Amino acid sequence: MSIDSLDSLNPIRKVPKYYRLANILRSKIEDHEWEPRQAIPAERQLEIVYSTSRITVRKAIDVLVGQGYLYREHGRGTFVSPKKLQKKIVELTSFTEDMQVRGMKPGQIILTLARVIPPKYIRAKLELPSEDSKVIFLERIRLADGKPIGLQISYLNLPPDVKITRKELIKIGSLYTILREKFGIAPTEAEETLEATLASEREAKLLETDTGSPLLFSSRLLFSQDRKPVEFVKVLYRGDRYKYTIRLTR
Amino acid sequence: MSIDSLDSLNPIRKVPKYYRLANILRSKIEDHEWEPRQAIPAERQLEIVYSTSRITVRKAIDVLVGQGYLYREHGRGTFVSPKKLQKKIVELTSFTEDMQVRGMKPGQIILTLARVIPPKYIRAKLELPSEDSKVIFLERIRLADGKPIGLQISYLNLPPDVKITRKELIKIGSLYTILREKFGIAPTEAEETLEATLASEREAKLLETDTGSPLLFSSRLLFSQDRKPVEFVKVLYRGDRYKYTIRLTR
DNA sequence: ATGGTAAACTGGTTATGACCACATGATAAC
DNA sequence: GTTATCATGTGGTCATAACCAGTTTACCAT
Repeated sequence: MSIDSLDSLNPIRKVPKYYRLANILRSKIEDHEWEPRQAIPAERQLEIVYSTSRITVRKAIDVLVGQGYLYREHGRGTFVSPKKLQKKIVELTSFTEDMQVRGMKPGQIILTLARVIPPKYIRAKLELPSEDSKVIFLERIRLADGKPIGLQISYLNLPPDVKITRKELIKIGSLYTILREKFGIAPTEAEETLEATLASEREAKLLETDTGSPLLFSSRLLFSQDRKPVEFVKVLYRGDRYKYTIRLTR
Repeated sequence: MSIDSLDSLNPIRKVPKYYRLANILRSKIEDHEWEPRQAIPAERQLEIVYSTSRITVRKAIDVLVGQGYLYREHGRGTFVSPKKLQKKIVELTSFTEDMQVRGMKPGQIILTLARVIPPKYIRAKLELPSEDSKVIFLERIRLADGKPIGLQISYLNLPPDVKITRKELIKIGSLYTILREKFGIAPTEAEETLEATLASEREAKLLETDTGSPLLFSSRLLFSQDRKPVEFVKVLYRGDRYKYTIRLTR
């Protein structure tokens, strides 16, 4: 079975072959055609089966190794990962995407949306040129299935001529979508810090919990395609409702 | 300047060429020969300069992109990342390595070291065969520069014939080193969950802080080369002394 | 001057082919 | 039987070569 034959109905050819092959192989894993800890066919076999070159086979496998579906052992073969390790990726996601992955319905209550002169440390993080540079300040309560899960405070450095309105924020929901569609800014990289803290009186009230309850505090500096800082966002997550899971490799 | 000429003094040839080239390019960045946001020479240029093939150049660049030193823009070039994004990697590290990276001296106080029948949920996570399977239980206070920073509780599934003694644990310090050198087990992958919680009376006492102070709670399931679960470890970090930083991409 | 277009960059993909490094099992030597 | 060796199969590295796909620039027609 060649790769093209599977996709031949689709006249669009922009998707690279190694990527299509990765999808085929992934479905073999997800359909339990290949079981965990089992070896998949050797690279030189796959090369023949899908009538492609080894370089393409290897790139396809690279993709799946990166996603945790497969692992290689030099001299032995390539194997299917145990279920636990499949798909658990650290990826840069928006709150909206994050909630969808967790199977919850994202929501928001907008508290503040304004252009302000930010505190000094924000100015440094966003690499703003002058002391009176303004940024968009956005404070929201984030909801999961309608219930408060986090308090999100965001500082955005965007072209001054373009405005973001409450209305479109409510309609579209995801800030990242607005960044992409309205500004052509695609977040590609971020630095995130996680710590534990306690809820202040105000935070507790907004999150409908008790003062002094544990919060997972995330600070994220977001970069655009050209690695310019675009957003600095802090989120205080309710400790009882939010966990952070990542897959680590070495 | 070819790659070999730089390393010609070293007769050992086990290090791949793309890896050596990556080191050369990295040093150009770290020595400020190439500045952030600046384009590095085109791939076809590097190919000539280092008298190698494009595939090697690309693999070397891949390494540095993965480590955050470089980023590519299709059709435009390859650029040096801003300092902030360089080297900030999510990597599977032991507590000992983690502290060294943070510039602090790691230490420990061993509270318990014993073979025990673990709770049911641990048995499930470690995929133990029977209800009376025993594991190594290890409870330690972890120190940074001599001061308590975390309380670490570890369950290890290891061959029953080999023993770990208090003495070697104190001498070597790092459990991962013992795993590698004594058992031939190299941790390669892990799933880690982070949450926020509050210190109980006992935890506060051991960590020399107050009851009800915030703790960053990490749970990690560690896998060996062949993706078998080896260790389940929980760490309660003092919220005021420990932060967790990761680099996210998409 | 303006706008459009093509040439000349850049990185991205794919093919072919060779050889290296590691693991394993079969086989030969003891 | 035990041990050493080798053949074979696996993934890992590297070279050469061609073409695809975005971006920028220079030039030409208007």
